[in-house]
Amino acid sequence: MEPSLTNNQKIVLQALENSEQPLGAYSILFNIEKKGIKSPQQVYRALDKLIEIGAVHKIESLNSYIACKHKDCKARESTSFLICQVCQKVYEVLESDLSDKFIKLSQESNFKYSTHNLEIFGICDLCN
Amino acid sequence: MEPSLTNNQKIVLQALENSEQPLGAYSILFNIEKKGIKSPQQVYRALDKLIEIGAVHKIESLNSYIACKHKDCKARESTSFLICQVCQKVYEVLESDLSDKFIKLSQESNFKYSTHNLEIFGICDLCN
DNA sequence: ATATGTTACGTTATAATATAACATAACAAA
DNA sequence: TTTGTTATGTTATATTATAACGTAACATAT
Repeated sequence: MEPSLTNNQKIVLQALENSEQPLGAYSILFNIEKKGIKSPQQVYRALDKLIEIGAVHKIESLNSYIACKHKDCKARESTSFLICQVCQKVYEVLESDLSDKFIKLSQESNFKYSTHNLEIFGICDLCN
Repeated sequence: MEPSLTNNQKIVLQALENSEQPLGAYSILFNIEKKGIKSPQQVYRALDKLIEIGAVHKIESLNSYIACKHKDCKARESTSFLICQVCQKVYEVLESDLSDKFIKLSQESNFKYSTHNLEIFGICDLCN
């Protein structure tokens, strides 16, 4: 069943959904101060939960966060993104054979694959 | 020709080379204070340069840094790692066909590939 | 209904990571 | 020997993230 979000979690999620670009935690905070969110903790706690349920992903190389556009996202742990260096938009890639590829790649080093994070940088369709 | 390193750069690089695990910038600083390095700036500046020439890579999801073991590393920009969740060691993957794979993957979204960062988490041979 | 456990919340403080800004030094090339 | 470039040292500050504490809300089991 669907996990029901708390008020703070909804507010943080909406802030991310309304943004074209990934947002940093403090940028989120600034956006939602008018809604009564006053401290980084509240944002980070909401983010933690949202990430846990797959509703939000973190872009590690940007220290920022995006709302996941996929209903019931599988990517709780493994994530793959295309990041446009012009407009900063992030597109999530859902390719099941990517994990397969990485599992094989790992095996070649006798490494037991668990999860991955892939960030591809370049120029998106719209900016090209 | 080989880029000759400055004293500070050598000190920072050695600290990373002497470590089995990736080190954060402040951890590096702590390690080399006895050698006269006194401020984060000095560490970050050295890191910037070392990364630029490919002698050091940043592990984004750990906010930390490793010395590259490959002579004249091609991975100035694109990097791929296996990160052991048990011993924290990082193994760099050099698979030329990875970039090809990512280029193709990008093309499917009309995205023009430029660089990538891949971080695979799991358990390494030694810890398995 | 009430005790108990769990999860969320609010708040203050602080840790950890990274950069800005400014003055100076070292050094190569014109 | 001036000029440009790169590196340095230093102080201050920005940015990102967590610790720690007390309280509130709420479910559920007695």
